[in-house]
Amino acid sequence: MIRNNPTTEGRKERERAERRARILAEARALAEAEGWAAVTTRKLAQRIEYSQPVLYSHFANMEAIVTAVALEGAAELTAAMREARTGDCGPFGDTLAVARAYQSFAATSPALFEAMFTMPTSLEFGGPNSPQELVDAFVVLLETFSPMAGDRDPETFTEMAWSAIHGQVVLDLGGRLRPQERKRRMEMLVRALVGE
Amino acid sequence: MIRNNPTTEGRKERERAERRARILAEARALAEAEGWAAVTTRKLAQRIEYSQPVLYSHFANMEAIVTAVALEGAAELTAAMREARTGDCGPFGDTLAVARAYQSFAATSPALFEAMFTMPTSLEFGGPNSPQELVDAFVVLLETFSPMAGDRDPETFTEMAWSAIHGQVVLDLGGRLRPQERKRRMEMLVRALVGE
DNA sequence: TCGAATGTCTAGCGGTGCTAGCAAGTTTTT
DNA sequence: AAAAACTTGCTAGCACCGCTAGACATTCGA
Repeated sequence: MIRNNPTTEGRKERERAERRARILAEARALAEAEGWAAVTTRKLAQRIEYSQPVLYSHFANMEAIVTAVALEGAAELTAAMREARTGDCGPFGDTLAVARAYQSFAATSPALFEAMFTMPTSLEFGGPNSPQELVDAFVVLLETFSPMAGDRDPETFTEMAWSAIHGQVVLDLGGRLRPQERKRRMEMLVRALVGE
Repeated sequence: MIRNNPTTEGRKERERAERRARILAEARALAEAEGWAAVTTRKLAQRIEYSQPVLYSHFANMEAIVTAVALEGAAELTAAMREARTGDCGPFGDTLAVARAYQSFAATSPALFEAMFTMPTSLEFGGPNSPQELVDAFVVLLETFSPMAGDRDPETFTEMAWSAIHGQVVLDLGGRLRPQERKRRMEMLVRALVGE
């Protein structure tokens, strides 16, 4: 028989899910505290109080763990942007608010941001089997930026605006831009995007 | 005595410099062919036909090798942008030309681009002991973008424009943007930067 | 000619991601 | 209730990584 005991089945499944979540939580905490290079299978196993091979019963490999963390990050970024875009600040105000939310997300959770955009992952963007978290994130961007597109194609405009904001956040986070100009620089960008 | 034989000294020094250059060339070729993860000290040693410890007589560690390759990349990117900006296309034409040069540099030498912007290196941007290659690169950007700044601060505008272009190139390279819109998207950005 | 300095190599340390194979526990079948 | 089958987690170990100590040969200066 393939079927397990139905009374204990639910608990087992739940415990497995909890353990999976703990793996991700520890990976994320460790990455945020000491950088992704410090996130090793041995340390992770020690933190969840299981042996190394247990990790591989939840994830195919280390990259899959980073990918899962990145998806959590995408969901949180989406939520942060949704909250920032109140809707009653006008298109310009909304755009700036979302840009700032993006900026402060990267500043508060750099490891999460890194997992999403610079670590090697198996994330598929834009394709038909793109995960829901990524689709949702782009939808928020699309809803926010489209009103500013004017006669430009909304989707292309959104990609353009998003990547411009992203570039500024990324270079700033990497110490490539003057930190003291951070605020003015982002305002200047948003102004340019909406056409004065 | 500290001084070596002056007749052989020149040759030795030259041979050392050549070997150093070979290390960088092989690192770069390997990274471009199989990605930076495939660039290991063992493979590198094998390629230059010396043992591993020889690498450490030229570079403090692996990161220093990546850093050196990144500096080569910066010099080449600077040259490419200089060549693109002919100067007789007007400010808008120059800006677009430089943006396209940046774009095609990343597309043709992704590993070089990665070394410069996403690999962990000991590069110092903007500081007083920032290497000449990086200063030169920013100078070209400054010269190109300043004419479009109008009444905006030239330096802040340059950082803003550069990072916007950079962001688009980075997300495109990572498969986060629709490839078929690449050209239109970059034109749309440059138009927005110069204000219509 | 002989000691010193230099250059290079072999071997190895402690770490990495990942997996084979075993042992214990649990569930299903007889 | 006993046996068989399956599940679960562990120990141990593989091949690789960056990096270095110490031995060896060669070259150099006196």
